[in-house]
Amino acid sequence: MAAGTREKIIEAARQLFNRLHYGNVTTAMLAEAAGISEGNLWYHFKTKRDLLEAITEDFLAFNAERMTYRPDPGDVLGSYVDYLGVLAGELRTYRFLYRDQADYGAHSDALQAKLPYIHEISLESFSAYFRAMKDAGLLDIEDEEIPDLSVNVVLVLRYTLEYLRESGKAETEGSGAVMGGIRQHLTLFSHRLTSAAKAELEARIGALARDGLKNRDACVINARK
Amino acid sequence: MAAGTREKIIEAARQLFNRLHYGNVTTAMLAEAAGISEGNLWYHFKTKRDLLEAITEDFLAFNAERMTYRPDPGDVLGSYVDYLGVLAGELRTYRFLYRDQADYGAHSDALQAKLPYIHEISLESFSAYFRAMKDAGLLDIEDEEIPDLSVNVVLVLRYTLEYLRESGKAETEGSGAVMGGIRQHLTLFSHRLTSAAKAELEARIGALARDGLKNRDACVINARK
DNA sequence: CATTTTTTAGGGTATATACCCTAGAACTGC
DNA sequence: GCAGTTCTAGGGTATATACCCTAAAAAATG
Repeated sequence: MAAGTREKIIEAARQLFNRLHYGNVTTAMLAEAAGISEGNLWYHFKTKRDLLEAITEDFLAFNAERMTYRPDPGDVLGSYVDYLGVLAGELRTYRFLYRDQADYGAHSDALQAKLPYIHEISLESFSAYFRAMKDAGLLDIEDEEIPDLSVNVVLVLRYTLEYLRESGKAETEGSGAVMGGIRQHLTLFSHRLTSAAKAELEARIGALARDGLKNRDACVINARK
Repeated sequence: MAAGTREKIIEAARQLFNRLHYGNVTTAMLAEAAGISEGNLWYHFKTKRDLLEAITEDFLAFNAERMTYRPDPGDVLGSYVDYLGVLAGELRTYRFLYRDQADYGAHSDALQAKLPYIHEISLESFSAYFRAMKDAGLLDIEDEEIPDLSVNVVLVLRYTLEYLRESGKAETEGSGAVMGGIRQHLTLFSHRLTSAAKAELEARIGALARDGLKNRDACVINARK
């Protein structure tokens, strides 16, 4: 039952940090959102920083799982959409860790130091998928254009939520905002895909929208196996 | 001398808010950065919110000027690069106003309400420039692809700085980060430009890099004429 | 059933920070 | 030269917030 409380606190914290930004969330808000007393919050987490570190551990486990994904030459598009789903889920679930470094930086310089590496690996992954698509004859692109396309893809996927928020549009969980970003990113290269590849990718992304993004629990469990 | 002090405070505040985020900047820091006593800060601005409103006024004047820019059929590419320079300068100079709504929102719900409109107009402007390029035979694109290209352009221009920061790369003023974003955004559509148009645009952007982005003072002065 | 763990309510401390106040010096303008 | 404005140093208040503490109830465990 105590383990359940700890997980409840972590989940409530993650949602509040994402919605209100790390620095704007007080410990009183955290306790209230978790449905516990503030004293109990301190019982489970000695400091706000300890709580952040618990979320960071989950994030790094999720992230380590994503790092194992590779293009499948037998099903390049399917593996790409799998990767998209995981990445998009991560960007949604752990959004504040990417966004609020200026706020939590003093609490977690270790994570702050690790994020650049994570971004770098994401770029390399996208480049790998686009090369695989090219090698499979699905994508008409020059090799030297791939790094820029990868940067653009990361920018669109990562910042669609921030853009919607700045634009006063719906971007909360459940609003379809992340799927919108996935669809938006397609506009970066769909005109370079073969017609069949484009249709298949759109179908797979449609299925992703129906089945929901890979949730973090599935991946964390996978990572721990 | 008092007007000079007020401007000095505004400029120091703007830079600190951009660098450290609105919520992380204390009034003691502001006074120190402006080279004045804290009491003097309160002499010039009754509240932190008053200071934010002064910066917001400058931002809205700058922004009103940008809103007057239109594609010039006689020089579509030149007018486009002019517009890029102004927009990029604005995104650099007033970055925290776009980014830190969650922090200053309680202080300036008026600006928070206005930003969506500003983003909308930016999108429409880019669409207008791309239609003008198409009409001039410079850009090979379908009409229905223009809105998505505009969104992608805004995402790349607006978030390159955030991406560099999250990636641990240089993004401070003077680092060339904004010009990097301008170059990056070219990769979204340069392959659709005629060779001549691409060469001309790259030359104009090169000149922009050499001459520096339009600074906010020039535009505010223009706006006040 | 005894022990341990979890939880609560409510009072509290320490520190941070926005902002205030004052006497008087320095500066500006007429 | 005087009145008004700007500015300083340093002391201060009010509020916010992270975190502490405690007695005791409730729940879990062995």
